[in-house]
Amino acid sequence: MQCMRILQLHCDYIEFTPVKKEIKSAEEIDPQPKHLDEVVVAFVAVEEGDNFDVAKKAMNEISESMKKIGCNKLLLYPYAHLSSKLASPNTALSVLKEMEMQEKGLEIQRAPFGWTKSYKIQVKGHPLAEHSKTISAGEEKEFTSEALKAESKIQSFWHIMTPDGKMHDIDKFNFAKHQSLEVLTKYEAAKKRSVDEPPPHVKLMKKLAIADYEPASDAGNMRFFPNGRLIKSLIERYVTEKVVEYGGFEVETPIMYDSHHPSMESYFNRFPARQYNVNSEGKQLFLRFAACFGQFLMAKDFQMSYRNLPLRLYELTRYSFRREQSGELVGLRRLRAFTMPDCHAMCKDMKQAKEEFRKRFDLSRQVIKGLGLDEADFEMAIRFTEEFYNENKELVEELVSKMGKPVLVEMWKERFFYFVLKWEFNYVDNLGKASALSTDQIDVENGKRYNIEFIDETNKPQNPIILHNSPSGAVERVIYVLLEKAAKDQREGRKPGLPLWLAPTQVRVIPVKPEFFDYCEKLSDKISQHDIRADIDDRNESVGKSIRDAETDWIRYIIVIGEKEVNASKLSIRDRKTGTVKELTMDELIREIKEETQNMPFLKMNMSRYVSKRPQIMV
RNA sequence: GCCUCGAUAGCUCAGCCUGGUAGAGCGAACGCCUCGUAAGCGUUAGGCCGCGGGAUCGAAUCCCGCUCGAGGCUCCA
Repeated sequence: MQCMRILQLHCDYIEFTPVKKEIKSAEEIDPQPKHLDEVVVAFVAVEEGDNFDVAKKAMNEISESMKKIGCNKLLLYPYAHLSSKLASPNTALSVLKEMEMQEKGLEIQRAPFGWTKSYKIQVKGHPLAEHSKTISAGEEKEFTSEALKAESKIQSFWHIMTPDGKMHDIDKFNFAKHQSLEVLTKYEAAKKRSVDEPPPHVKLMKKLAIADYEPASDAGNMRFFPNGRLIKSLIERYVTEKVVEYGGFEVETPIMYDSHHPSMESYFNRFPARQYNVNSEGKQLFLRFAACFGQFLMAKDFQMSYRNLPLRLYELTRYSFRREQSGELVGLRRLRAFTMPDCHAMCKDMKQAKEEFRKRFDLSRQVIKGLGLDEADFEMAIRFTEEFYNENKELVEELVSKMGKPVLVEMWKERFFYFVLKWEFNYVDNLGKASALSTDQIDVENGKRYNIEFIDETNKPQNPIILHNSPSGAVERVIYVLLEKAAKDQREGRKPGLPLWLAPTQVRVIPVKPEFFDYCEKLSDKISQHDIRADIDDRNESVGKSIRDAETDWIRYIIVIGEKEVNASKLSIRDRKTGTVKELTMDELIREIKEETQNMPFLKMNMSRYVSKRPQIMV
């Protein structure tokens, strides 16, 4: 159906200058620059079939929403680019004039029609500032942006579900034994999020030379030092291995897309103004905010039969970009450029989708565990439409029961998003901030929207149901969680550390005197041959100083080499985990490390083995 | 976008209120020490005190504007 498209922006100001006539029927006007302050700008595209009725309806809606935001100055700005099915210029102009004529107690101005205009605009930041509408002659239809979710009519009902499948009222549930679930519940349901200190992982990420802000880039684009790159690579490798084991096929898709490609249009209706834009050779490109469209556009070009399903496509996006508002960015928790493992499964029907959904739930739990987190470290939330729940109670209850502890439930009266069921694992950090790690969704909308088709048993084309899963969540966020967890250990008097398989240095060898350098080098060589990251503190420092430095770097095993060790088979090994010095042979040590890191990926040391050769990155 | 805070040596910061020679610790370079499980000692180098303006005999310090950054709020497909 054709309908008028309006993008409505509440602005501090707009300034525009008619540059030249775009079409013959352009209005005859004096091309003077114009400046308006405190104004609502409505970019309007008139489509085929729009009439005066639509004009009236549109003005009703606009004045309605302007009342809400308390602004009565309106600029109607003809804007053809919102539509690919434009009305003829004559019709469009008369519809626009009709809109201008509507008496709504507003101060209405109109930018000239048919001119190329240059303009400068400053849009306000409040939630109601951006708004897009489509208005048709028939029934009223309004796409509300995600930013307006709270304002929209969708209603959420919050509950707690216990592992036995029972639903509890959140006000009556006893949170005594489930404190972080309580935090998550308040965070989500009541939107209570007041904090007045920076999260502790920010200091740690610098101190451990993992990552830092890059002032020459945009906010939320971090730089990762060798240690951070190593940790990221290991996590990426681990997650990828697990997804491939599960049956995912790894692909790679472009990081930028044409904003005017038809497939992107509907996305922009729903989620405006949160992406980075890049202009190149007259094209308006945007940087991807997820791997979804890349994989959907790819799957659309596959010839698929129901026999091929489920088909699992996987990509580790480095990067996905989301231009979050500057004030929302926090250390490694929330970034504008982040690495996201993203796995979609195309399923032939709901039965298969549910089966697949279970597998991925298990996969995600396994991945999270491998990353060093257990059930006590995160809280699950599950969200669904009422209809889906009534038809699939057994699936929801099964997942909650597997989780083995109470879970936050959000239920919607109607489907608003593209999915009918979604769960996520949320980490609740030291300041009571919740952020999502793993997640999976059952998407019943995008198969059709992207025209992805498979041929079913009866030789008919069908759109698949698509699952969206990130088994770990953003890789940077995983690091944030590990550091926050370490900070918690530190605060509660335990020694902080990283999982051994992620430690940039696993074993440090320290000579008592320089004359033992050679011996240390040979020892570290031998240990390294077993895929263990071992280095040598070859600086001419006191033993005390070297040990202190190794401790503050969270190095798990410290071997001090002196007279005694050179002449004996046992090594004296300081184990950070126990805080004691123990005597082990090299083989025993190697065995212990291999056991603790088994089945986890390995990468060689990403820095000089010689501490004296390393630049000082952070103090 | 709004609010708060910040910007001084490579890093972390003091000095600012009450204007008058630019400070410390860490790190770096050099030297001494040759060391047994969390900091050995000394010397040296290193500064457009974010940018622009104002009042003042005189500004890192007071006033105004700007830029950049961080955190919080809103938000997070």
